[in-house]
Order: sequence, then C-alpha cells, then structure tokens
Amino acid sequence: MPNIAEVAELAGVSTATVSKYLNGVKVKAKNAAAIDAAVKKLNFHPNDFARGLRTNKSMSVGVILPELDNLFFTSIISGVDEILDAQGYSTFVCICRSDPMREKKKLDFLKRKKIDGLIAVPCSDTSDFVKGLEGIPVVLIDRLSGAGNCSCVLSDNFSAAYNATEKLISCGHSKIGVLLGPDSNYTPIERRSGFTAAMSTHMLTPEPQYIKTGAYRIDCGYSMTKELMSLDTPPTAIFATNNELTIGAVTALSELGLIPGKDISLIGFDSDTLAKAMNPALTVMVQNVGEIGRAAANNLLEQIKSESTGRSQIIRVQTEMLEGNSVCSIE
Amino acid sequence: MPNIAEVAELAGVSTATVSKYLNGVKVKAKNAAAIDAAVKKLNFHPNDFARGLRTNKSMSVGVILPELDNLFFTSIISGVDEILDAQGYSTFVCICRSDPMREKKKLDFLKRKKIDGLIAVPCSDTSDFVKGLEGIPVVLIDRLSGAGNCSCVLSDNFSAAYNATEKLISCGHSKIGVLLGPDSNYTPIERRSGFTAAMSTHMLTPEPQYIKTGAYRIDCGYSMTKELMSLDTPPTAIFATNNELTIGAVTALSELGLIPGKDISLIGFDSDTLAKAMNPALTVMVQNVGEIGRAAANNLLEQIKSESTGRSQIIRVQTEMLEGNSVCSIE
DNA sequence: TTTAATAAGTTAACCGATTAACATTATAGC
DNA sequence: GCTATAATGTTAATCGGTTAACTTATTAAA
Repeated sequence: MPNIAEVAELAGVSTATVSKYLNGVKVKAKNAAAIDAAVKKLNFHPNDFARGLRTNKSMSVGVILPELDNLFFTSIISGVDEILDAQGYSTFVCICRSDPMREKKKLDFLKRKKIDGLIAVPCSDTSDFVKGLEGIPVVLIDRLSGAGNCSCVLSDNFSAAYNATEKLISCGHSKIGVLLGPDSNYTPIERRSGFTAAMSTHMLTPEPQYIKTGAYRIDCGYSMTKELMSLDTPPTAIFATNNELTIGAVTALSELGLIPGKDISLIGFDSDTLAKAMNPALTVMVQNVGEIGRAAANNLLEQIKSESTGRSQIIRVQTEMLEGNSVCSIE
Repeated sequence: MPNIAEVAELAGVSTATVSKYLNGVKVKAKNAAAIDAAVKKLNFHPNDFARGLRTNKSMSVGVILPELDNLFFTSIISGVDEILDAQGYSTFVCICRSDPMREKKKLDFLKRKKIDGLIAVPCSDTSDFVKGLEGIPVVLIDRLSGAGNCSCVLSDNFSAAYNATEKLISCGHSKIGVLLGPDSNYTPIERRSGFTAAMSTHMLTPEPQYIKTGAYRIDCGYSMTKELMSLDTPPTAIFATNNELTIGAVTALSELGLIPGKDISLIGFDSDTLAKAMNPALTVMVQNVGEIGRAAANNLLEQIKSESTGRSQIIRVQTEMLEGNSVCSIE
C-alpha cells in the first residue's frame, strides 16, 4: 500500500502539499495535476488509522438499536446508511438486545471508535442515555429526550392513532379495543392520547376494560385480543398500535374464527407485507421508516457540520393509512 | 483521554511493559497489579487508531449484504454479531443494494478499514467477488465459491426442497407447481434439484409448465401463482421456494378465493411470522438463519486465528419444516 | 526597481500504541 | 559467591497522515 510520501515524491512536492490538496486547500494548478496523477497511478488511499490518530475524527457514526429482528429497526439503518454513505461517512451498527448494560458497553465501544455522531433507539432511560455523550452530536429515534440536549425523530404517533380511531368511529364503532405497548416505552403514551383525543372529539368515553397494555410482543397482542373478545360485551373494533401487537391480534382473531372486515373491524400498525398478503387485506397505519432514518441522518450531519451539539430539534414524520378491507361499518 | 504513557507513569513502569501486559505478555505480579490499578483509576482504553496504525489490524470484520429489507439478511447480522462481539470484534455492515458496482466500492472501503475478515452474501459473480481479497479470510453465505478459496455457509437447500416435495407427494399430490428464483442466484439451482430428485424418487416426472422461474420478489410470486392457476389443469399443490415468492403466492391464492389447506396445498419458505399468523397456518420450510450467521462468524474467527485463508470449507445448515395446515390430502 | 503583502510550499513535531533491539534483574547450577 | 541462563524491563524507532510554524515564490503597489 502506497503512502502519502510516495505520492509526494512522485508528484515532486512535499507531503504537506499533498495532504492539504487532498483536504481541499488550494494549490497551484500544476501541482494539483501532478498530485492527481500520482494518486491515480499509485492508487493511493489515505490511511484511516493515521488520519484518525491525528485528527481524532473518524468519519463514522454509530447506530445503536435494541434488536435487528424487526423491519422497523433495519429500515432505519437503510435510511441512515443511504444518507451517510453519500457523504462519505461509515456506520457502526450496534445491537444491545434490549439490555441497558449491553447498551452502555456499546456506547463505550463507540466512544473509543471516536464516532463523529450517534443515532440511537435507546432502550434505557433517555436522560441516562445521553449522559456522558456531551460534545458528540446525537439523534434519538422514537423517543423524546428528557434532557433535551439532542435531536429526536419520531412518527407523528398522536395523529396516527387519532386518524385510525376516527376511521373506526366514522364506521359506527364506539366499543373500540386498543392494544397498547408498555408505558416504559415512549410511543405508547402518544398513541394512547391520540386514541383518547379522537374518542372525546366524538363524544365517546374510552372504557378502561377496552384499553389493554402489554409488551410489544406477538404473544401479548395475542392474549390481549383474546381477553378483549371474552368480555361480556366485546369490542366491535380493535386498534393494534404496533407491528407485533398486530400480528398477535390477527392470529388470535383467526383462531376465534373471526374474520376482520366481516365479523370484527381491525386496524393494525406497520406490518405492511402481512397486511397486503392477508385476505381481506388489513388496514394499517404504516410508519415511513426509511424517511425516519434519512431525517435522523440529515439532522446528524447538520449537527456535525455546524459543530452545534446544543441545538435540539424535534422532527415528526407522518404516518400513512394503508387501506385494506378489515374495517366494516356497523349500525 | 488518558494515554498509555500516563498509565505507565502512574504504575511506575515503561509504556512497553504496559503495552505488553495488556496484550497478554507475562509481567511481574507487582507490576501487573500496579498497571491494573492505573488502568482502572484513569479509565484507560487503548486508542484503536494508534493500535491499528501500528499493527495494521483492526479487530473488525466487514459484512456485505444486498439489502436490509429482509429478515433473512438482518438475522445473519444478528448471528454474526453475537459471535464476533463476544470475541471483541466489531462489525462494519455494508449494504450494496444489489448493485455490483456499489458492492465493489464497499469492498474497497472495507479494505481501507483494514478489516480482519469478511462475511458476505455477494450479489456479483462469486469468482469476481473473491478476486482482490487474497490474504483476507472470507466466508460467503448462500453461495458456493467457484474459486474455492473461501468458506461457504448455506442451508441444505437440496434437502429442504426434497422434504417439502416429498411431503406433498405423500399427501397424494403429483401435479405440483414450483416457484423458483432466478438461475443467476445460487440457491434456486439447489432447490430445483431437490424438487426434481423427490419427484423422480417417487416415479413422477416434473412437468415444465408447473415449474416457474422469476426474481425473488413478491410480485413475481404473485404472477407466477396466477399463471399456474390459470393453466388448463392447474396444479393441486404449490411449493414456493423463498420468502417473497411465498408472500406473493399467498396473496394471489387469497385473491382467487382459494384457501390453502382446503382448496389447494401450499408449502412456503421462511416467512415464519406470516405462516403462524395465517389461518389456516401455513406449512413452511424455515432456514435457521441465526445459525447460518453464527456458523459464518465462527468459521471466520477460525480462519483469522489460524491465519489460513486457503482452507475452504463448506458448511451446511439444516432447514426445518414448520408444519401448519396448508397441506391437504387428495386422492 | 524595490518593497510590501499575499499566496503557496516545506519542515518537522505530533497523535498513541507496538515492538525490535538492547539492558537489567532474577534464578539455577556449581 | 559467581557465572550462565532465563525472565522481565526499557529505550527508541515506527506506523502514516496532519498541521503549526516557518520559508519561498508571486503579485500588487509605489
């Protein structure tokens, strides 16, 4: 592998000139041409270690996610990578398996890698999370920072839940069951209030027995749905507020022999492939996950370039209703 | 950030002693204790750039994948990360969006990062791919290397297809439609021959009109299924040999009002969440993707540690039949 | 033409860990 | 106690860019 000294020699200039030129400083046209030629001839690429050692910058960003078994998280990576790659940044993907201890370790690891920025869906408390990250730009996804010292990108969860609920109400439903995630996550809070708001707008009181809370897991969606349907007066519609909960609800209903769109109404969240493959197709609220990732990356780049970590910004990404035939009108 | 000199000073030894001790060379017990104490007190972590610059090793491996929109690829990352992380290696994930040019770029990028090893699902021709990778350990996933100069990890595609086909035959089916991926991929070839072998074992001749080939995409699975079902004598069973093709088949059949397990028999591939959520549940052949990732990582580590790149090894991972109720017996 | 001001280029120190080559200390054998 | 030998330590060069401090070349002004 050639080094900068060989390039300098071949081009007939000093290493400083080569370095400056390659980093955007103006040099005489003749020298520029000579350096270009030498770089090309030797197929020179600056050594990232040497550069990083000297500058303490890495041209890389870290991405910390709870899991990788889920298209929500992986599509974030896609979106982030799309933007960062185009700007010459590389990405360290870290999975913490929803374990705050591991998350802490990964964070240390990334700090040692001298990442220039961090994008994360933290699994620990956000204010704990951002501690010790002073001086490095951060974008949180799907959480609002309590500390307020970093940007956040989230779906407009309130509107998503509001619109879904209103859709059900407009079809005559008033006994609406909701499957919510745990309050330890951030999104369930917003989705719950979207639901409640839509209900009260239409003069309906949300009944506690119809509001189920549980982990964002398939089996929880499954059991919550079963519980709802075994009530004395079961709901006529169900709104599942997350991918796993939706799959669980679909499974439970089909086991009960209830066909969404015929025997009961169902609106899900994400799960778009499943939604389209089902018959009748499922109506779902889908998050624009690619856009979330891109927005996060763009904001991070801004922060890196302006060297302003203090500037916290909240970016909302709209959610789309993918209409199927799982909602039916009742009297 | 403290450096090794500060540690050495605090411990009352030279930097060389600290470095050696931290890299596993024996030192006097008293010094070891002093170094441990100093490291702890200063919270010292060796600078990866400096180390990499000197050793030309990075303690990192690259992973190149065509896409990230697919649980097959992301679960590979999970499995790989699980093993490598435990050994102190970090992972560069690169997405080439099924574009050989981009793949080449990512490869250059990884070489510059001085990765110690590479795990890839190449989208370009495997023999082209491994060119220029001499000296760095490689494990290919889901492909066999023509060059034979690296290890490969694949599902036992032949058996998977053989067993699925035999299952359908044992239920009385002889008019079996198969949805296959393009011959430009590697797996369709193996899956096709598993199918053909099972047929001939049972004295059945595979009919060309029942064998459909197309891209691994949902819409292809959809249209191939429609084509099959509009034949004069449509098949009584369909075997979809990949996740996307399975989803496409499910969609097409439900659109035609045909219920798998009642009006037609269907065996899919992967898609296990969809398979379980459906009613009746779908019978699918599921690849053990986590194991594929782990096997790849373990083999890579072996290669890295033994410094034997030449040793090519082929590792087959078994596929499991997840039985649902989408296969029915006919006369 | 000379001088001042500016542009462009060079030298060499530096980032922080590793390691070859050398120096010192500890242990064993007589 | 005194070598010989093994074990452990130290010094200083090295990896390859970057950049502060300095020098030289060029242009503009007088």
